[in-house]
Amino acid sequence: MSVPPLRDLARFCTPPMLRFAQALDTQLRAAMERAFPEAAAEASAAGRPLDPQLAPASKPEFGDFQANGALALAKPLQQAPRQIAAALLAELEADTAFGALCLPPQIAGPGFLNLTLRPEVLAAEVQRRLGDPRLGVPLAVAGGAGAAPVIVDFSSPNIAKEMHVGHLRSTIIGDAMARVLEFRGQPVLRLNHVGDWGTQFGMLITHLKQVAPAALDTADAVDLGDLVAFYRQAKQRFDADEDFQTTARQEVVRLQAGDPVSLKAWGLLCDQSRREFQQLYERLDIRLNERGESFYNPYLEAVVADLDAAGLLVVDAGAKCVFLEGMQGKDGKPLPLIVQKSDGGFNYATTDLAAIRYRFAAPPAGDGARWLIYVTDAGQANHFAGVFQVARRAGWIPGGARLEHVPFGLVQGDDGKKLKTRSGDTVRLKDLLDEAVERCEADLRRRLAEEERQEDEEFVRQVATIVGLAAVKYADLSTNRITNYQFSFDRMLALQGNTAPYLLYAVVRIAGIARKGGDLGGGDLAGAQAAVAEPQAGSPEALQFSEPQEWALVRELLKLDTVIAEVEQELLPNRLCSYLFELSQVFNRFYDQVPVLKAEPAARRSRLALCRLTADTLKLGLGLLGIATLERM
RNA sequence: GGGGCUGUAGCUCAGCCGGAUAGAGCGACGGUUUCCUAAACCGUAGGUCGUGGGUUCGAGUCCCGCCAGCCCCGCCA
Repeated sequence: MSVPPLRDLARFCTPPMLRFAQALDTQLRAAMERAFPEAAAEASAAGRPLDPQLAPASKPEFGDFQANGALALAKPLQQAPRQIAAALLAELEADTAFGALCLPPQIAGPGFLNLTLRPEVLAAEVQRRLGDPRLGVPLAVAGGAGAAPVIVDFSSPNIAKEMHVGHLRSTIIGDAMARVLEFRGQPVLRLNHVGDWGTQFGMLITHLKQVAPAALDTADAVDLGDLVAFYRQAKQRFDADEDFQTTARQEVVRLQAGDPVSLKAWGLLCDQSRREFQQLYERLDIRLNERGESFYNPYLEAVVADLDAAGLLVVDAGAKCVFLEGMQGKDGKPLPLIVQKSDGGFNYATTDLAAIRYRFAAPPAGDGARWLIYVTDAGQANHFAGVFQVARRAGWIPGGARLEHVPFGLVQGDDGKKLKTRSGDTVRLKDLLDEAVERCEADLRRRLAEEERQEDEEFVRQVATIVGLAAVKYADLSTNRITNYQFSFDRMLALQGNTAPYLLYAVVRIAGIARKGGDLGGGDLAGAQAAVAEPQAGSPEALQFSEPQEWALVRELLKLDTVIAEVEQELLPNRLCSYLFELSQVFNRFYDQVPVLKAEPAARRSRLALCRLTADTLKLGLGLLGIATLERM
């Protein structure tokens, strides 16, 4: 039961498990004030009220929560920590509300106060969640229709290039974050900031004019593969040939100025790429609004003018720049952020600034966002730090708004270097997904043969597709995004360990119980809504648990709300993955050691309820990661 | 030269306002199947948390120095 910092409690709208934490925190604070009135008054006067330091228990045997506050009080109070804990305990035992929530606390170790929620409280909470399609996860306070949107800027491939593994991380992480925010009821604007406007177009158009002019005024004259080849050639010429460089730069300026011939060529190139990207997004089940760099073209001049008006603009070596505070480049000189090149062209810094300005600006001249999330690789950290600083100094970030870069590490191969194909090329995303699905299919066919199972082709194809894509997504999401991540088909497709197949198998096992006659009471989120009124604790209809594996599963299930709150707060999808993995492990232990279908009626009903809540929780959690589940595999 | 990120078991990784004996998975070794899919479960071995200081009742976690790896640093994005 992860408890976020207490100062953040309010923003979570007191979800069930956090509701317990908040109640306990209040009760503990009151107990501290009663036990040590002088110290409490003193601390309050100093602006630092006594803190019981309520935290999730570090181990199951310590209960559900622990209060560490007694240790910190030892010095100021000149008392032994255990003695302080005992005084607190005496006050808590006099509190009937506390007694209704918790069993008698234990003093342990140097002075920890261990708190265990009453079994009937936990069982009642399970019952409530069975009747709640949101499984106890509340809607955000600040969300709802009409609220200022959260913008998640992710994926962002470049036109005339193919999507590769680098885009995979941004796409998958961004989508997962957007799904979590949406589930919390936040209005989310998913923006695909495609690279459709830079120097690359100058290069490409200039090159195509010379070698394949048809591509510039006829739709589908070349396919994306050709385009990629042309792009590569153009890049080579750009790097090697100064004349070409100059012509290309002039071409960019023409395009950005709205020259019709350049614009038409540009439009054709974009359409070509767009269709290709869309296929991948559909395959990955990702919804995205394209709003490329070109969208901000009309605002670029205003950005520069605004910066000038704010007194931030400096012309240096012909380029218009803003010098960054607290950052220096080589030779110890101040580091400039160039917003207009000496040839008059704008660059990505200008576009990014225009985007920030537009996204925070009030509608209809902007998005009126209150929170901007950029999901890009960690290599751009400096760039965003600079751009954010300039946006702040220009006054474009409203008070209370959040603006953050959500960086992620490189995708590496087995050698620890940036992932490449054997021939040294960048790995195309399409090929990578194909291989994952193919490997899954081969694996499944081998298994079917071994077990002498008969399944039709449709089944094999569907399972391989879902498991393969799930494995790729899950592998990416399950490591802390900031670290580089080592891509390995063998590891991500492994059937055991922290992998998608392991989690999917847990769902399949529960579906198996349902097939073999277990009435899960609807078994899905929609069915949960039809659940009957909550029975009173102690009544014959109430859920009853006796086995340790049942209680372990109950406690794990009830963590969902705090985990989601944490993922939203920290923007770390891997926390959700860890949780779902642990839940699967706890469930598998339960499944292994506790009979469900063969249990006595009362126990059977309670265990089936746990199975249903487990399946619903796994499906919900995996759904937030963009991963579909199966009934059989 | 400046900045950023990373360094935890043989390998891949977790580690949530600083809290009790540092956790998983893989791999290794050993065990479990009249029973809901054994794609599972149980057990054993394996760590001076890069390193040296500091703060603290308490440091993998916070601060400073150092070492190693990766990334970024004026007209590419």
